Amino acid sequence: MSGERYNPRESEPKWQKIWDDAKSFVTANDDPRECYYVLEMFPYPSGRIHMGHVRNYSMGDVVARYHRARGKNVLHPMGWDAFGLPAENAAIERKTHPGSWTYQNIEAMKAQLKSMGLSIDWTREIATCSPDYYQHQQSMFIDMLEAGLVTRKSSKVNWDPVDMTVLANEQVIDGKGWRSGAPVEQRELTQWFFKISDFAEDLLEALDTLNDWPEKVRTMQRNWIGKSQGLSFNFTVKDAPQGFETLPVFTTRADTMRGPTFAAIAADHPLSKHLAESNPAIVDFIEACHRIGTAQEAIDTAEKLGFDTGLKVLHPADPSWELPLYIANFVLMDYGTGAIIGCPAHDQRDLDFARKYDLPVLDVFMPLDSDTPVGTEAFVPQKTDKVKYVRWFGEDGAVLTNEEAMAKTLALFEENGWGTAQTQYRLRDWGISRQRYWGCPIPVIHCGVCGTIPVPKKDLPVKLPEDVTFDKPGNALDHHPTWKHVHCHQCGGTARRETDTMDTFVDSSWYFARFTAPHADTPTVPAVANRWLPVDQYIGGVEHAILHLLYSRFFTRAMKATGHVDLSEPFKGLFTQGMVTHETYKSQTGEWVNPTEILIEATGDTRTAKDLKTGAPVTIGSVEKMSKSKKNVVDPDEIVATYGADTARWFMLSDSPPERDVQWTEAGVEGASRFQQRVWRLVNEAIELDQRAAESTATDAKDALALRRVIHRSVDGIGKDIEGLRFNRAVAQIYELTNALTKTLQGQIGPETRAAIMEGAEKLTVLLSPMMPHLAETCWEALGKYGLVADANWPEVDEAMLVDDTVTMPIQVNGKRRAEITVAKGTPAAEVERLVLSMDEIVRILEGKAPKKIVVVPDRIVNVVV
RNA sequence: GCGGGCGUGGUGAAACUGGUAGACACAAGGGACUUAAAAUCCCUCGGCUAACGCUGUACGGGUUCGAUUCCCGUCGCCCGCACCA
Repeated sequence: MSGERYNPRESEPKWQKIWDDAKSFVTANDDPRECYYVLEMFPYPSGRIHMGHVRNYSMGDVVARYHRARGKNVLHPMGWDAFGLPAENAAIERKTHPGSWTYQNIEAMKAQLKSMGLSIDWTREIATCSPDYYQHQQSMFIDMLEAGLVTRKSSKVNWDPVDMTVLANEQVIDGKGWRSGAPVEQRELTQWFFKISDFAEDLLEALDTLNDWPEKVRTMQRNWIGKSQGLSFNFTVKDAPQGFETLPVFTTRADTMRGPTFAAIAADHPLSKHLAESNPAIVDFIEACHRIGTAQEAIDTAEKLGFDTGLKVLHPADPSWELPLYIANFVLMDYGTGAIIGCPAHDQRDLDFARKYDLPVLDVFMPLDSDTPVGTEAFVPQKTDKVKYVRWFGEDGAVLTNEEAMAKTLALFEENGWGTAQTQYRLRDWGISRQRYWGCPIPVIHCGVCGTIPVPKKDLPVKLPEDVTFDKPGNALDHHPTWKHVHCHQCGGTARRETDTMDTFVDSSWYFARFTAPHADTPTVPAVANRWLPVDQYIGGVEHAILHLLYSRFFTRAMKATGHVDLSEPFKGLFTQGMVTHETYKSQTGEWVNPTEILIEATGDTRTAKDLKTGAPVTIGSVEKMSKSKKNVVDPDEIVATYGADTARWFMLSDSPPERDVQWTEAGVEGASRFQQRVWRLVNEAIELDQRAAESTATDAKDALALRRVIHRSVDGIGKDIEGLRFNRAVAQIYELTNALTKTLQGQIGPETRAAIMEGAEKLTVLLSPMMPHLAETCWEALGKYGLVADANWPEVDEAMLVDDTVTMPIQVNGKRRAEITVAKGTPAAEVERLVLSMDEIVRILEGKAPKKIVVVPDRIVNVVV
């Protein structure tokens, strides 16, 4: 038996079928045991899984299988983020329906995931493009609309004039549509919004409670929400056009309120638009501002431009103080009120602007050691640095920090009714309207008499029509001949369906809740959802740090407000795993070459590569994230076919810490595959040994005890490492245990050691099972154990095996290790000191000198200072 | 510019709350077995040195009996955000 190699190609499908037939991973909601919910971010059904998925799902599966072995009722579901643009693009290219393309992809990817041997409850599978799913989303949309959490308003969007659709910010590259390449226009469109900004403060504050989230993600969300505190006041506009007598402004720099020399408004400010109506020069200027676009580089290098409106505004604290009012290209309508007060001395943008238009620059404060006025560089110190105030609403020459001065000025303004303290957030409402077919229809109708009203719940779902064509650019839903024409359910008159669909981020904002009762005829079964949620461990890529995770946090709050769940935070633990990278290769002609087309040769420290077919030399390039364009991708199917799923999983978990990028190497996979065979051999040798008569009857209690100590330390350590998601360390400890067992097998073996080896082989099998589940089942079977290792309990740790009665302490002389001493555990410091000073080595090193001091940390270390 | 993180052998990395730096793995080199290859097993493997030793965790300081770990400064890399008033 031991002569046979382990064959994953035979073994893996066999166990997958056995797990399926035994319903090993089907989770019952009424199971009374402690619940544990582990979830990996569900994939977009692009058609094929990639190594990033393999890594992500391997990690989640280890967590799921571990907690199952720990006796918990584990929920580990999988589904498909199935709406979205690529399906429509595929439909255009292949003349198919987005739905059939999507469902085919789902089937293909599901088969791939199944070949990985994941412990997933497939009875809970959901696809967001199915009416079974999105009807509930529509129903919740209506609840939220009625609860005042949804609003419809006009807003500026990125409009692609060729594809005739709104683009998300991340789909605009260098000011051009990512697909059409056409320059993106800013358009004003009426859109549906979730009022996420109503929750800004709560979303910000609650971040402090998410202790099991990476600090990095919490910081990113904090920045995104962008809370700032400052002063809100009104300018009085002199000789103002009707309706524009006051101009609201927000500033975070109340302390500079005696240093402004101009005021400015955004090009899109209502006042700018009003003025443009009677002034063609302003129209031209506003258009010029729009042309700069949204591209980062353009913004960085754009010159500060302004247009003097000729209007004057009056300083709130001193009506006799007039400031010129400009329209300026660097003022954003989206932030604050779209109007600013310009204090050039202490803001670089304001200074650039002032220098260009020859506006005065008034220093408000100066460094403590200088009286030089501001030149071309604004003086912007840390807000906690002390500076000398020379021009402000306080004592002249006062030395204080910006923070202190701001607080004082704010108080003064409030006292005199010149303005009020205000908190501002950068977070804007979440616009969810998309002019797209392949998304969840927004369940409202527009009636000329009754207005914009929700579809009655009894008429849900508002289904997407099947008979659509994509021969025209734009929204196929809108082009459909009949779909949008309806009768108003209230007045019976003619009405029009909303043809916009929802942003796909809505779909992924609650799927984790749907998994808890995926077949219910309500969006959730609150009692069930409340029992499972929050997700104990959520695992996915850091690229979702803001959008998906922030939207989900909001949506959970909105679901709470509408009675669908009774909690605010959806994910208790979050883990963001690193990317999978690979070396890149380039041919002599500069083309990227796939790793499967080359041969690597290594001698000493130098590695060279050549083309497998032609033998031509190939340049080894940098290590990059796997991407099709650089051809440095490895196909999971090929890996599973060649080495088996267990090898792929094992390699993905070993070596690199999970939050860091991991480099896929052929040598590494070979190593993982060798280890698989080693374990199989080891287990078989242990079985053979067990069946033979003992070679020696001599007592071997000491060896057996040493091995059992290693076994139990491994059980303890590996469990802790898995709980802490330190998979690379868990893997290292499994190697250590394997090495210890191999070593013991090679020595003289008496009856007690033989028993210890059998104990080790069995425990190793269980410890290995979350990571290499198929191999573990095969070993379990060979060991003659009852049932499936998937149902086996995690081994108990014998605490007595963790403590050793002796301890080896290093002995340092002046901080350098010179010797070591083995003493009984808990030997008092004085006793250790006596023993150390009598040691020959120490006496020799001391050369008769008397030690100045001896530090003894019991059971740890000795340091002799001379 | 603002915020966050990181820097340890040829490589990926370990090192618990300040206590033997380099666990574990990969690569490499040497050897055993073999007609040969594969597979497997054994040995070496931070640098310098013939050796005793010395030195070494980006660099320079500091605190400490003792620093990869704590503090200050410098350099380098990565990530996120950004005309946010």
